[in-house]
Amino acid sequence: MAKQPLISMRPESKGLSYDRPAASQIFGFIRDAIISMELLPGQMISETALAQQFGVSRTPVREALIQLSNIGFVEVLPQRGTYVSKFSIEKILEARFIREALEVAVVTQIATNPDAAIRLEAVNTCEKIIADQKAAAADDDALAFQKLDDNFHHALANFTQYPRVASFIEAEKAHMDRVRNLSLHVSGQYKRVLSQHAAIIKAIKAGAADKSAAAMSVHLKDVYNILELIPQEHPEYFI
Amino acid sequence: MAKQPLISMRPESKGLSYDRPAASQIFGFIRDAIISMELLPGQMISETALAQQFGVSRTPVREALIQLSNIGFVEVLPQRGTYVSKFSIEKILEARFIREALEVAVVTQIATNPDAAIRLEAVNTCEKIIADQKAAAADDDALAFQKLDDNFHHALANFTQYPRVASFIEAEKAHMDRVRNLSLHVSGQYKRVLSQHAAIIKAIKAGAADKSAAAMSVHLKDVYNILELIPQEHPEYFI
DNA sequence: ATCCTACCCCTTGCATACTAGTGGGTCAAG
DNA sequence: CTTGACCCACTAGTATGCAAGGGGTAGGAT
Repeated sequence: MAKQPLISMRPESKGLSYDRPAASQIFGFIRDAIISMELLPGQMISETALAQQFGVSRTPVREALIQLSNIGFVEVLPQRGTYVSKFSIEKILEARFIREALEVAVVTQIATNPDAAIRLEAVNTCEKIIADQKAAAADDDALAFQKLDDNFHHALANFTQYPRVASFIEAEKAHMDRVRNLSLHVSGQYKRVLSQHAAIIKAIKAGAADKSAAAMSVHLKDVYNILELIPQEHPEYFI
Repeated sequence: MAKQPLISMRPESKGLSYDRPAASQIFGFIRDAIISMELLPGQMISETALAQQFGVSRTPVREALIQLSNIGFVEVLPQRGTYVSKFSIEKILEARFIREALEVAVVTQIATNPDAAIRLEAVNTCEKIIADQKAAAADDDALAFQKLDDNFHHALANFTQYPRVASFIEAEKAHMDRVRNLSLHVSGQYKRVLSQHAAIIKAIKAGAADKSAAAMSVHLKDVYNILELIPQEHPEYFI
């Protein structure tokens, strides 16, 4: 029996580019496959199989898997196998906690930035993203909506001038998005997310640091809704 | 001419233990050497040289270096070399920002924890550490003092029940400690650090979340003092 | 039928070998 | 003396082979 490929090879990603390290490209491929639930929690992914699929040796694959285990996307069990990490309530709450801590600090810094021009630029950038999100919601385009949600939080973080903050937030967000992608009852939540985003920006515009922090905090607690449903619906993906 | 070993081999660390992966042990050795400034910013550390020193092949060394580059301790320049990261004001401020965001969230959670028993346990644990720190300060034992400072912040983070939060804080703290270790005018700061720690715990004991957060914030802004001196004293270690 | 044991396959960890690209040093020409 | 081109030594990136350990399975003993 021919084994199923672990990761679907889309036309545009048939091969690896030659002008970048293979390991980092493979890292990206696998990470995206995990976030999009193409690779399922608990699934075994062997170095050898992936290597054959990407047409490279085990070495770069292995290095990619090490990095993925660092960010908690896979778990390497020596002499036994490498597995896509399962969910757990604790881990999701932890990701939420870290993300809230960072994002609250981000909006606080922006709202209290003495340079009004920067505040204005941040507000304008984010308001434009919110407008685009409204359009995506009108089209019921969940994928575009989520992409724009990424942009919104990423844009905010970038206005702190601390690049690692943005990447940390992105990493924690990815853990939560992975759960979210399990079910697509997001469509009913467009409106709530939009108003939450708007509230954050409104507070920043007013220079009200406390209000912006509180609004961000509320926004990020939204994931609690999902946690009451998903584990029951998909117990096989939870520890 | 015989090359100098990159990392001094103390008796207790002559070799690697056989019952743990070599890569992770090597990671720890190099990380500690970087934090303690045994490996200096800007210094080149070749995979081959380290491999010979540890008596292993390049592979585990390389895997350790990849992880070190993930946490920003080294920079890998393809086909050119691997270098210990230099300092920069921006990176230090960034580490401080991340750490403040996380630690403020930590003390806020502890101070608002509805379970009074846990609050009490946290307070007792930290007060004991503060007492030990007073003793270390009386002995002018800077190393013990710093170790206890580690314990203090680590203990607080552990009371959130989020293990990754503790390790993130530890990682960001390490960046700042690395700078601090450049100069040992810490001795004059015992008193200030002690009173800051005490203020944090006092606020937690009173259940005053805002006060504890503010006290932590003040404590972590202390690094600003150093930033005015160190870059001038050691420009070779800064970008 | 059940339990125990030995074996074999598959896994990751590590070692070794090879490739390709960078930078410096040397030597020759102007 | 200056400048340029070439070569060499050394770097990280990747491929491949070997070692060691875990787990399932088949087969024999009870």
